[in-house]
Amino acid sequence: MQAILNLHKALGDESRVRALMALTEGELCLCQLIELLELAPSTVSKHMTHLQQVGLVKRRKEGRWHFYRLAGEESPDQVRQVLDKTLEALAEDPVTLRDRERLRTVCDKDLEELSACYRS
Amino acid sequence: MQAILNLHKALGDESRVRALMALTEGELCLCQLIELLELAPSTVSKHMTHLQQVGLVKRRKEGRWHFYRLAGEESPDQVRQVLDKTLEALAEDPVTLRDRERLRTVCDKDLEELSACYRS
DNA sequence: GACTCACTTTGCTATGTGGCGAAGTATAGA
DNA sequence: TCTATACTTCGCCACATAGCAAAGTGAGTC
Repeated sequence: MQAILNLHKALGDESRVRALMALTEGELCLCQLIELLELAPSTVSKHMTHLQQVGLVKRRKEGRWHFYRLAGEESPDQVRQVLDKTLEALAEDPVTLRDRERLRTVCDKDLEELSACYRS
Repeated sequence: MQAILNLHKALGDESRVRALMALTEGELCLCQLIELLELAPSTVSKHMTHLQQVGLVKRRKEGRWHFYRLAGEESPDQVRQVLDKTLEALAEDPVTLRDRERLRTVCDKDLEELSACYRS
C-alpha cells in the first residue's frame, strides 16, 4: 500500500513529472535537469533522490558527473505501468512540448558550460 | 498537466484510495464510508468531495442519503487507466483485504444504524 | 595533500493538506 | 412550519513538503 501511495505522491509534483518526461529522451546529467527546470541545484537534487527512492529512476556516477535515467525494466511492473500511463497522458501536453524544445538547446551545450549554475 | 497532477495527488492519500477500493464493490452511502474508514464525518465528506472534483467519483442524492460510486466510463480514459492500474496493484494488499472483510459487516448494518455516527 | 568542482545534505521558511469539532444547509416527516 | 437528521462547510491545528542558501562530501587534478 505505502509503496503505491509514495509512487503517486512522487507523480503529484510538476517538477518531478517534467524531469521524468525529459528522461524519456534518454539519460541526463543533473546540471542538464537544473537548466531545464530552472530550479536551484539543491532542489533538483532532492527531487531526483526522491524519484530514485521510489524506484522510478537510476543514478550513474561518471567522475564528478551524476547521470539519471528512467529505471524502466528495473522497476516493478505495477510502478512502471502507472508511470507509463502518466507519461503517455502527458506526451502532447503544452508543458511537455515546451520542455522537449528547450531540452534540445540544453543538450547542445556541453556539461562544463551548464555546470556554471553551481558557481553563479 | 494540472489535471494529471491532481489525479496523482488524489491517489496519494491512503484514506481516499481505501474509499475508492471499497467503491469497486459497488455504490456506498457516506455513513458506510465513515464506518469503514473510522474517520470523522467532515473528514470523509471532504475526501469524497475531493475525489469527485478530480472526476474519479460520482454522487447521487436519495433523500437525506448521499451515495457515491466510481465514475467509471464517465471519467476520461487517461484518468481511468491510471486508476485501474492502481486498484489492480492493490487488489491483494493487506489493507484492502481487511477492508473488504470489514465492508461486509458494514453493509450488513442498515443506514439508520450507521448514521448514529453523526450523533455520538 | 591541497584544491577545484559537481553534486548532496542541512537548516530554514512558506505553503499545502489531513485531521477534528462546531456551525451551516438541505431534505423528510410531523 | 417546526423539528430531526444526514450530510457539508468553516475555522482551526499539526504536520508534510517544495523552495532556497549555505555548509558538507567525494572524486578528479595539480
